[in-house]
Amino acid sequence: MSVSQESLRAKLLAHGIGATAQRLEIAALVLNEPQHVTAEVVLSRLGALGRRVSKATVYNTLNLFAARGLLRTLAIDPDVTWFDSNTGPHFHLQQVETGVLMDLDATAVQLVGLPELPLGTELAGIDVVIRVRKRAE
Amino acid sequence: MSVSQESLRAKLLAHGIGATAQRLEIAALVLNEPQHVTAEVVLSRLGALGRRVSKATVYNTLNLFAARGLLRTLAIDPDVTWFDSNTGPHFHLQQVETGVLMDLDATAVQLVGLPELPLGTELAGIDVVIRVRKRAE
DNA sequence: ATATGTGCAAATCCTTTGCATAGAA
DNA sequence: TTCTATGCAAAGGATTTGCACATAT
Repeated sequence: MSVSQESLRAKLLAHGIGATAQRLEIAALVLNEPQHVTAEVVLSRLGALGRRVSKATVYNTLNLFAARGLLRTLAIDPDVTWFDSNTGPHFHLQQVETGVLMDLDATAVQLVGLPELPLGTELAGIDVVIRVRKRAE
Repeated sequence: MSVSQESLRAKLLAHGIGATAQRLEIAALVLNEPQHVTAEVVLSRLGALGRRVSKATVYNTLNLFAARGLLRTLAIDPDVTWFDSNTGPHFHLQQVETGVLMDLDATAVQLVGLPELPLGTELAGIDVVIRVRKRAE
């Protein structure tokens, strides 16, 4: 078993997630570097590697990772849920034609002039999406 | 025919939209004041008023209004498309427990430090969602 | 007339679920 | 064993589509 697989197993356990073969496969694909994936993408990458994991398990696993803080879900696209393995503070830039997402460092972009939050509420998060399109010539 | 219905008809025509009875009904519900609605909400309000408009027509109409700039679609909720009749520059605050949206004046909130856009692209829009939750005591 | 819009039901697409089997502790 | 996870197929829910009928110009 590779070192990276050992550390992934440790990471899952640290988040209260039992390390099964399928979860380690998915973790290896997704958690090793910051990226944006959909369930469909994970499924097809697994397939390309010859790993057979069911669609249900892919969804279960991604949702579990998200619930335990290993992934963030992004409601950016009306038809598909994006999972973001960069869990630090950052915003997104999206190419509207392709849907492709890029990260924007949250330390570079700042929001100024936020209003007071409604009474009895606290900040749960801030999502910023800059949408760009191919320039019309 | 009421004055407001006349001005709605003019507004539709000005956006290249033929003014049918159903479209005027929906326009009256949605365009007269800034608000956030889903297709389901529009459908049930029409029903409450005794106006029978099919689900397909509600979707067609809301999408048409959005395509012609009378509404903005919001990809904020993974399961449902919100239509926003405030088409001016503004951001949103969402109560995570209920999904309820509030407007934030974009002149009050400012984004500072936007990066350069990728070459050959132009800004299509900026979406900001401040998510708040009930404060844990 | 001729083009456009509407309504219904069926089709789609993403995601979740029920349940029997397989695997882990 | 005993609990938990997986896989399959079916179910679910929001949205779109095909097509016949109605409406508008």
